[in-house]
Amino acid sequence: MTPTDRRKRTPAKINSNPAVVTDLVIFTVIESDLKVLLIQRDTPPFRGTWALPSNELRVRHDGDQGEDIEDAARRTFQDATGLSVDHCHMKQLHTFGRAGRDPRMRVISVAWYALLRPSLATQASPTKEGAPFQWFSVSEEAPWMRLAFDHAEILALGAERIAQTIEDSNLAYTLAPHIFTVAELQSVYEATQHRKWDPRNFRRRFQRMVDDGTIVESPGKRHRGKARPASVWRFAENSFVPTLNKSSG
Amino acid sequence: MTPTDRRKRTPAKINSNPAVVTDLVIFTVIESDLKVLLIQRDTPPFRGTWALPSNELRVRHDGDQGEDIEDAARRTFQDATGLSVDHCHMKQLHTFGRAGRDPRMRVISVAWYALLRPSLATQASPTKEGAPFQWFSVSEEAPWMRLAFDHAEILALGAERIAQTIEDSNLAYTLAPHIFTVAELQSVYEATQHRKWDPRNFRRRFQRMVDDGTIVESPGKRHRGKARPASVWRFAENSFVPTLNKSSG
DNA sequence: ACAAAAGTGTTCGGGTTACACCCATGT
DNA sequence: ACATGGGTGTAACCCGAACACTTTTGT
Repeated sequence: MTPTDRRKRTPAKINSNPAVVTDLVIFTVIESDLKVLLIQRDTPPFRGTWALPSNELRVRHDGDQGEDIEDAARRTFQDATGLSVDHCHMKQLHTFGRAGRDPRMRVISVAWYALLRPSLATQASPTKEGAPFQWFSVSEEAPWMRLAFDHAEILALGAERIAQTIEDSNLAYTLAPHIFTVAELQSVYEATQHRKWDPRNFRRRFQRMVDDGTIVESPGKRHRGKARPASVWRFAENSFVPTLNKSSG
Repeated sequence: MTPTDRRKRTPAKINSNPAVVTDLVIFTVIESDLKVLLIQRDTPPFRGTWALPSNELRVRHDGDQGEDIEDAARRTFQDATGLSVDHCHMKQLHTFGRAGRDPRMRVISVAWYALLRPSLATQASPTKEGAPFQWFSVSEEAPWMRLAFDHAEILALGAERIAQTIEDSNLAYTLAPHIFTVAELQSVYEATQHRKWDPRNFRRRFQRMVDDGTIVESPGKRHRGKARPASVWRFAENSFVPTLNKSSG
């Protein structure tokens, strides 16, 4: 904390502070495929290219100092999806601050990732009228090779992080339907972890979550085609985790 | 990225951007104890209290845009220790941006942790003449209950993160003497992980690092008091890892 | 001889991997 | 009967946890 003598070091110039934005990597799993929400830019620079949802941090220098950085992330989420951040897991990813990452001016981006249930994802739509948006497949690299700014780098880090997160937590519930079969949950793990699971090995992991009460069986069966019906399950509410947190999980 | 229309949203006001600083949690291990480098503030607010080393990000709005955020962290490290960041591991921790965390103005802090070999740590001294600094024990909570700003929170997160990092990587080499005994390396693990290791279990882990070439035996023996001499070891240079990186390890 | 620290082995439980076949249903 | 997807068991290996005694040296 050394802005003590800012006036001395930075020769009194209007706005010698950087802009601060929150960029969001909003993930969901649709049709066994990891998707990310992108919005098409309608202003330069990078007009017409796809970008992560983003907002500038609101700052006041009078009275209160504006919004917490977490609130800016929440707001960005709401602007991008039209949804409340409740029951959606969101966590800080990394802060990107390379000089020149925005050609217009100095911008520091605090990037977050969010995990959105598919049932909500299909309802998502930016609050800004007419903003073109789309869920892109993360594994088909085509579009995100050319994202605006350094967003491809941010997305890549998010995709890496989510794999680890799903591996060491129960957070898959944030990407699963409320009611699901074992195979459906397996496909969530496979999509987020960028790998295949053996069905027997996956069921052992699944069974552990049943044993410790994370997952409970749900009444009824799921019929698919002319095949044996599958049991259905749901996550126990008490296994849910705070929406926004900073722990290292 | 939406500073497109900043002028519309924030009623044209001088400096409506937040200040951005880099705060460093610089760790070392001295006498089997995890230490953190703190500097006593000589200006308000929190004049006289201990704080993490910090610097404001250098921003220009003409030509180049100033320094990368990583460079600001490096510079903060150099100012705080007088040392180059080479052979010292440094990684981004978290970005803290609560409104009001600095009473003077809106400040966003990008926090990093750094791991410094004890041999260098004892030579460390802020480049700023006469700045009071000290290595504080992290486990004796006394001082850091009253750190400036939210630095206690930052330090706590750093201490949590380092435990995990040492657990899943070879990064202990950044906190070990160049030449060390098994017991000495064990004490590095114990200090950083806030727990005790059984000597036999630790040696098994140690042996794995020997087997995969991370650690190699060093000629000679270490004599301590009237006891059996210990073999000495060193980390193989090729097990070193880039100084500054963003991967999730 | 004794004090001091170095060094050593085994058992158990749990997790991960790899791997191939039978079951229940609809048509 | 057959096609479809649901469901299952075992062996090998690695890892972490718990636990107590012998060895080598200096004095």
